[in-house]
Amino acid sequence: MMDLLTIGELSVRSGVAPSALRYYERLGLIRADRTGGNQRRYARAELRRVAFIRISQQVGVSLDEIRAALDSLPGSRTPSPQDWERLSASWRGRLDERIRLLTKLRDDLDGCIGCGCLSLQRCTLNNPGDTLAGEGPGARLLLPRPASPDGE
Amino acid sequence: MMDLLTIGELSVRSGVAPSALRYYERLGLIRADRTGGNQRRYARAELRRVAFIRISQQVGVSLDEIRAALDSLPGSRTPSPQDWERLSASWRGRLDERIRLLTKLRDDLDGCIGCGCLSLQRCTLNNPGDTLAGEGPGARLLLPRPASPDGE
DNA sequence: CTGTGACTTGAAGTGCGCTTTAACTCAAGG
DNA sequence: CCTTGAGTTAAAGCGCACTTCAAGTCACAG
Repeated sequence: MMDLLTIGELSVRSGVAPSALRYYERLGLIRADRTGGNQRRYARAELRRVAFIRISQQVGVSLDEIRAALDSLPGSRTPSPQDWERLSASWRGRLDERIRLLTKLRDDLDGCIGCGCLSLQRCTLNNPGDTLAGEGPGARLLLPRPASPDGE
Repeated sequence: MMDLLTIGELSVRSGVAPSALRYYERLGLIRADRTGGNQRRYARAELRRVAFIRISQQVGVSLDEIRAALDSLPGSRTPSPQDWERLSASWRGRLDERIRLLTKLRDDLDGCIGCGCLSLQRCTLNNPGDTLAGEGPGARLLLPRPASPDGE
């Protein structure tokens, strides 16, 4: 057991399927050296990148954004704990926001539905995050934005 | 303006695209009467169903589960505020759970990453929901279950 | 009666995050 | 040397939640 991992080993240690790891590599989220026989060999540091990816997904960040974040890591040296801390902190706001939204939704469910106003007319549920400010005629309400549905 | 809505009206009032409303109908989440010319006419009560659908999605419930929930509404009469309250309450646990998980993740990000242990080895992030109890070799960690990946 | 805009359908397309498949090569043990 | 399990690729497929398209119909104002 040396300090380069095969894809199977990385898969077991990270809990991520080999096919997903290859997929991440194609998207540029992780990288691997190759043996003479073209097999992937992962540095131990990749384990941390994979951990970061899965955690970020839980926060609700897309792989594309995760890639962008990972790209901001220093390419020259192995990222330090502070590097990781900085990246993780950058999700902190989103995490807070999601928690806030869900908590608000819970409170609204208690208050708003109980009162029978579940009509999304002027109910607070209508525009939960204050995120949307009049764009289009309909309320265009609720839900994490569907990634620019109409030409924006 | 009578008390039956066209699909365009329902769309504007609910903030949901007509195509999505037709899609919901195909899945059996909402229903519509038809005019002589085969156009949809929605009873006002459908507005409330659509509201419930969107709110449920925010809680993280799939359309299939939402359909199952809506199926439990009385078919004979227009659902009462109590009916809606009961349904909404049924999501309450999920909402709480999601909030709990995200809050835990936030705390872990503060504590765990700061300490540099972002390795998902024995970190608390490893198994956030206590949901998984040894199934397979890898950690099989994190993330909302991917809907039975292996034959279960 | 005619034009216009809203509506109808089924089928195909989209985006995300993967998984599966097929055909193949590599690595290591006996 | 041979077998076996782990690895390789490109391409296709999948599940979800819709959207878009094409071709046609309806409703209503003028």
